[in-house]
Amino acid sequence: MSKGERTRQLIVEKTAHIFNAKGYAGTSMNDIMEATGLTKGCLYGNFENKDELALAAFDYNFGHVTSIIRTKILERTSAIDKLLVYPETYRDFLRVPFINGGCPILNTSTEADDTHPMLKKKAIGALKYWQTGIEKIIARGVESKEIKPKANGPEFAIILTSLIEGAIMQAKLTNRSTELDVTMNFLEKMIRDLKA
Amino acid sequence: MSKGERTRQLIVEKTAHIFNAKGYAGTSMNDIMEATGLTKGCLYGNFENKDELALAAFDYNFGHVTSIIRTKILERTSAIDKLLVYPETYRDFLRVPFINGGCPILNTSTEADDTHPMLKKKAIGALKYWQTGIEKIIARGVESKEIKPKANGPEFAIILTSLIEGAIMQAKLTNRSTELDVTMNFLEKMIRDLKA
DNA sequence: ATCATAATAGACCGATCGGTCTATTTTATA
DNA sequence: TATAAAATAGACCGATCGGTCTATTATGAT
Repeated sequence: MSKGERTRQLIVEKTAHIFNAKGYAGTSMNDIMEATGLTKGCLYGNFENKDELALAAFDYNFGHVTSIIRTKILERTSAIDKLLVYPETYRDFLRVPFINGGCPILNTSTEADDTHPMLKKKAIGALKYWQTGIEKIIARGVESKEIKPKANGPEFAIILTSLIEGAIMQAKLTNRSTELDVTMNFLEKMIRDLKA
Repeated sequence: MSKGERTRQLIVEKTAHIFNAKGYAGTSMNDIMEATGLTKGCLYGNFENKDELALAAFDYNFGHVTSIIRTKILERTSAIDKLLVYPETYRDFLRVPFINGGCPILNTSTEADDTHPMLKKKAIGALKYWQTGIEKIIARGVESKEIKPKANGPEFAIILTSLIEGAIMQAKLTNRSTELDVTMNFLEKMIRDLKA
């Protein structure tokens, strides 16, 4: 990895959480200079503009969450156990904030509605990627007859993500984990009900 | 109502949807001047600063949603019918966007996390007000033996709001109503299952 | 009709924004 | 070690931001 590539990665690593917490408009190039310890000239030597950096930051943030979840899922064999990774992980969202500032999809979706079409596209893609993964787990569970055949994967994925995103929003707003606890308990029961 | 009060109200009415759609930071005093057709001097003659106007706009937006929902709820007698107002109303969120720009609680919660404590407080209060209303309907339904006694009002309120907020987020992001349809169908079944 | 209130038009303020540019120095690699 | 690549420091740009101020005009209520 060349020096340039390394610096580029360092910039993304050190600023991704700022974009996630303060939003695209709320994060200034000054913030980025402070966080990285680099000068403006250097930043613009590695990224064309703030947009390009924001997009890279989103990829980094989403990739971070994804890799954590995927690792846990790969450790498990049964489909239902795999699905249970979600309530188990997000239950501790506030206590162990593995992503500073909340879910990048949620944060991006509200800000980038009209203002930032490229970021919005990224968020749409991330949501679809997430749901497709859940659908695949369910489909394989149905195949192996672990999950009841009438289970509707796409619908289940939508409800699961609705519950998680809604609960995160509430928990971050009220600054307590009650909402996550209640919602994740409910989601856990839903997942166990998928059993054939 | 004095002239000053009228103007103040006009300003709020004409700018509330802008704050909801573009956010607090994203809405400039210039936007407000354009939307109201008033000059800067006049705006600052009626509001101390942008903060005060943003808070008034939030109250207006939340009051708007609340009054629509409340009217529908008051038309119904049974507790379950009252609860069904929510899935029925939010199912059409995109098609008949009764609030431009999405749910004010959702929008405010993600932006005002650290940046704007007063707005955050407003959003917390609004969420609590919403959930308390749901709890009351359920409590009365249990009293009248329409709803099964083991129903947990506070938990149900949290799950209902999670589903709605999560679905709104997705629908606004993907710009289609599939997610709202699926989630509201699910919520409707949940509500009907409350029946004693 | 009078008089206080409200609104106008716009110059002006300091601060910050994203972004550019240059001349100089450091550093990595071949 | 030589050379190309990378980073520095900071002046500078135009634009926009929220907000102030003043002198003037319009308009409301009594």
